[in-house]
Amino acid sequence: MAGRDYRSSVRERHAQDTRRTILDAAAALFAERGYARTSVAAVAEAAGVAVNTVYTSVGGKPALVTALTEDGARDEEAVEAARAVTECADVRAVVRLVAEGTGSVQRRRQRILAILLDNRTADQDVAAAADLAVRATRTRLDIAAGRLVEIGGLRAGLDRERIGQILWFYFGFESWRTMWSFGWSLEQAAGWLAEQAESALVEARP
Amino acid sequence: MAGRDYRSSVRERHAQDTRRTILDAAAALFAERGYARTSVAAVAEAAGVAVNTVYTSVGGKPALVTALTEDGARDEEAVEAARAVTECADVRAVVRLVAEGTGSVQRRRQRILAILLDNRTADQDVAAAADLAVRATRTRLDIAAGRLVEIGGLRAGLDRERIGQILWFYFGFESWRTMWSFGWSLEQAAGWLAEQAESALVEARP
Amino acid sequence: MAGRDYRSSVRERHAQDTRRTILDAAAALFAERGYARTSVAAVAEAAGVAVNTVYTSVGGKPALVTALTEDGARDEEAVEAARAVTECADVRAVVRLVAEGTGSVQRRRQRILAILLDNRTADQDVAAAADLAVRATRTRLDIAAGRLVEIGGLRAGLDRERIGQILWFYFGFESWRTMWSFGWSLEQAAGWLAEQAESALVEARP
Amino acid sequence: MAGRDYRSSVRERHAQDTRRTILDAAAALFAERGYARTSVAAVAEAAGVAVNTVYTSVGGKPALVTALTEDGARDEEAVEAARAVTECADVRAVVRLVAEGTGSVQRRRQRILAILLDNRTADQDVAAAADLAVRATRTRLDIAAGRLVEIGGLRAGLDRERIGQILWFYFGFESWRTMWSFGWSLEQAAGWLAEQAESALVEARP
DNA sequence: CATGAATGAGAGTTCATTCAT
DNA sequence: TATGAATGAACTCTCATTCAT
Repeated sequence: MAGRDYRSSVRERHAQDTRRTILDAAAALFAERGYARTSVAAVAEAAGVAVNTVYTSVGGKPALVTALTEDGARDEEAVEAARAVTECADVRAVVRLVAEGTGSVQRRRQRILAILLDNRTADQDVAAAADLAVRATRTRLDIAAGRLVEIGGLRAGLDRERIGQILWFYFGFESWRTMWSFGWSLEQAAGWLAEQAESALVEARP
Repeated sequence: MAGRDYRSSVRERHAQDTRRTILDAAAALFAERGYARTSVAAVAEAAGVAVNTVYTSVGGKPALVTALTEDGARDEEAVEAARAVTECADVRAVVRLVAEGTGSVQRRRQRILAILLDNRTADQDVAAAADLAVRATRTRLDIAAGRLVEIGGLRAGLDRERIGQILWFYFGFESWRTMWSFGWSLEQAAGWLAEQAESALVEARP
Repeated sequence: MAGRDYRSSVRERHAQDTRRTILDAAAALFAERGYARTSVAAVAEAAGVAVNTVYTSVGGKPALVTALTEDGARDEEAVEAARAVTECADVRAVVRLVAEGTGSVQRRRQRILAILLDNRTADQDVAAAADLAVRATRTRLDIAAGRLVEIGGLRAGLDRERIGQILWFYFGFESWRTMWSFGWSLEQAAGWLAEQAESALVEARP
Repeated sequence: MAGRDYRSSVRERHAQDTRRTILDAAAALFAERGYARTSVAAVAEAAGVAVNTVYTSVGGKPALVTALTEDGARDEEAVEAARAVTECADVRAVVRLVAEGTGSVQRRRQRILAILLDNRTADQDVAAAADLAVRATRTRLDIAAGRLVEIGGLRAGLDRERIGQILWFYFGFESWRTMWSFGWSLEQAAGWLAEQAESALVEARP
């Protein structure tokens, strides 16, 4: 059994490489032509492997999306940002944190998020993955909304649900996508969105 | 328009009915299951006609989307709203007009716009139709941006392009979709968006 | 609507022809090469139609077997033979009737029965169709067994179940297949089997 | 036989175990789901080995059947029974011997015979193995038929070929399978079949 | 004008099998 | 010897589309 220890090194590493190549090719094609119009054969060709290697090393077509999604699922930055929010006692600072946190994460996951969002209707699995991503982010924003309520100093008439909606409006997926489509930098976008969100949420200073 | 007057024969009216039924069925299915996962056969069945009738009375699958799009293309309300903007001399009033105009139009065209946007990647024709719709609206917003520059009284550092972007951010397709997703009424949404856009664009009153 | 009456004659007849040709080709190939090793493409080619005409005019691969089976399902001869048995009051005559009835039916359905029996394990639908056929015949034989009990004059120790088994042994599918494999004629086989069954069932004449 | 004696090394014995495990798994799956619907991967999984081990230790998929068949090919009981027949001078005793001999062998080889018979059409190798088995048994029965002719005392009109057919009818594979399907014990079945065969072959006692 | 029948193209997937380790 | 990775070859089936009626 000597040859079966946990570091089958060469072979396993090679397999991981193959998988990576396939995933990259898939992401590129899904982004370029969309999920429905991208065939498994095309992915295989782009990755330079046989069609069925896609099946043996990743799984079917839906599995490609799933695997792509899981790549960045364990997003520690998002978790860290969420924690920072709960430790912050200033309303404006919370909004800035949210802006920077969501912006940074979504900048990084831009490609996969676009794939998920743009191909929701093409496949049930894609739709499920997209919903999952949306829900995760909205949940985090709702938590931030709760924190804002705790801190207080907001404009009148804003309950937690409403704040969550406003946060999603400004820091949700579509908002950031619009920013990137304008060609704004992360800092520029985060700054502008934070400013706008503040004016929507925080009581005007006397 | 000559052929579509009130003297259309019975057969022709019947044909128009068939076409209408098919388009409605298509819209419903595209909205529910997405373009890629909706087969022409399914549309035909939902409309209660033979598969080929879809071809003879509308055209192929892409033609369904095109036809659906043209349904509301001759949007006189949008034209009228655009004209009103050019005759208005008050910055805040212009923003309100834009809010009400875009909101009303997009409320009405909600379904088809969602289909267009959600199925961009599924088909080239859909993508083209979506781009057309986007471009038309952005163009109108850019005209409004020009009018705002003419009137003056805006915050410092805002050029025409930037204003156009901000208007698109607040009154573009995704913004309104987010509003509808929140369940806000047209008035509520238009009011809130206008307020936000004002604070982003207009110099704070002393 | 004149053209849509119940005798769309030409087109429909042509469609029926196509279907028949496909079914015949399928039966021949299934018999020759077996279900598993016969591809739909092969059936299509043998029938001289496009692959997908098989799908539109019959259904999938399992549907081919189902359709083939239903060809002779409405077997009036079997029903008639069963009725004759219930009206017969002589034990030996009943056995003869059963021999002739089953033999004639199975001679005629020889090909499809062989396909069903030989490809049970290849496909679930085939297995289901085979079971159905077996059950139908066994049920008829069990009814005949009941009749024999009613009439009486059988060897000691034979209950209805046992008689049903003996009838199935002599007049079941495998028995007849063995007969055909010997090259015996229907009359020869029916005569011999009846004689054997009699000696197994009927009390020896003093 | 040199390599298979009691001095086989540990490794070799281990290899034999693996092979045995694989063959058992294969037999179980072939019996349960049929040859065509059983994948090599399924066999490997059931045996708890890698797919390729099936290839290295047994051979391809057809080789599984072949190996299974050879398991009981060297059937000394059948040989012995055949010899006993040639030494027996009583017609009825011969029939009994044949009944007991074939029944016992086929009881033991029941599983593999069912696999062979039920999957004839699924694969050429299976068909060949099945034919081989059939031919072997028929040959033995034909020899017994010859012996019966030698002894004499049979019903009029029975030549050697006819007797061979009758023996095959009563003591062939399908006959015994039917017996097992009835749930009859070996003794019960052998007794009944022998009795029937006697009445078919032997001149009635005055 | 609307239809049923038929088609060609292509997709996803499974399978038996081999290679390098 | 046994293995995981990778492959090539089919196969079933769906779909958008056209033809003759």
